[in-house]
Amino acid sequence: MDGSCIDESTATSDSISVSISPTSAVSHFPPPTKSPESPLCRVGSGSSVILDSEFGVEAESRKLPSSKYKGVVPQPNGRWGAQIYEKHQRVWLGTFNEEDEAAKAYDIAAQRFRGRDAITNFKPQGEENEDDDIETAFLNSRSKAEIVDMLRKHTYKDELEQSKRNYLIDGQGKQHRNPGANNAALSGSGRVLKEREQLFEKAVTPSDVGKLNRLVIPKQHAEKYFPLQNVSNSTKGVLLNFEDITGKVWRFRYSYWNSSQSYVLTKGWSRFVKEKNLKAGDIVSFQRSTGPDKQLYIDWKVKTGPNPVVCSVKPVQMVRLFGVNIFKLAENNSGGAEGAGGCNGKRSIREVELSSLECIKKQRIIGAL
DNA sequence: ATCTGTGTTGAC
DNA sequence: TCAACACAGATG
Repeated sequence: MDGSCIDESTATSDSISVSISPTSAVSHFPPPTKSPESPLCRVGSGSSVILDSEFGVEAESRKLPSSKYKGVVPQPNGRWGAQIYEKHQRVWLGTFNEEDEAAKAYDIAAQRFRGRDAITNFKPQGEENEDDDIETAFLNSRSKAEIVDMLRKHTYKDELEQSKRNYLIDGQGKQHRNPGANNAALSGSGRVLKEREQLFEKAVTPSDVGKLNRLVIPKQHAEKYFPLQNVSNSTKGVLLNFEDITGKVWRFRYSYWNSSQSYVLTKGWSRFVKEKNLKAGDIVSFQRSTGPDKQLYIDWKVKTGPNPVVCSVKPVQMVRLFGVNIFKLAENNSGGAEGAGGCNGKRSIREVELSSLECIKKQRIIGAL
């Protein structure tokens, strides 16, 4: 809602690493691998066979086993790496304990990078069920970088499940459209959001976004919407999950502080402040699903009012691709300009996809979008 | 000290 | 495009 931000959970730019070979590969001479077994090396992919029985045992212990799966490579410690190539570059998908986990990670990446017809290790080609459709929609609603990030953090499954819960579509294909009402919404990335009710809003105070790392929930709202059942919960607090418009889930500790007689969100809050770059006066708003699951939602918007902080806003270009809005700052900034300025108005515009692998370390792509 | 994932190469 | 291999650099 509101001019706010589209998907900034992507902003964890560092996470995607694309290996790029420096234009000239001069600097490193591969150390002389020339050693007794060198003639045995590179027997071709998939081969861990030792040709020379003389050194068989010795060589075998040294040689890493090839994977039977596409996109899966062995790691020296017995774990498995997953990788996919795009534009002559390797995109690392993380390391996994099990070979087939790595293979699944590859499959997911392949579907995101190459479409649903991509060749995969496990996914059957051809027939589609509704679940696959949902997954495809999920994949395409996230940037490649986000997907890679999930794979590397092993959170893909969770995020997919989370996302599935948010779809309105039921088995019959009826959608719970809500004519004339505004409590069903379309997120910035085109995801359908569940019907929800507005609970309350609060303009955050300086201390809410300061070093106290807490947000005070006005008592009336706290007691009405987030009742703490018993004394134990009050003092120790409970964990509440809030989903933001990007689909990201924020977990906050919620408790009652006797000292100040306040209801507060504590643990997790400062992270939200930081990531959304909240400033005093900005509005946070809380909603709740009207469905049985009572999912909580959090949203935020920049300070409104007669005296809006005007700040120089970089012009942006936006493209919509696969239902995802892709922003590009106008000029030559490949990072760095980001958190700068403390400028409210445009905090919404982040280098969403700039941080993605298409662009990392690769300024030239920026122009290409 | 251990592990990840990048640099790099050559096969396909 | 892909996997093999070595190992730099990150991480603990």
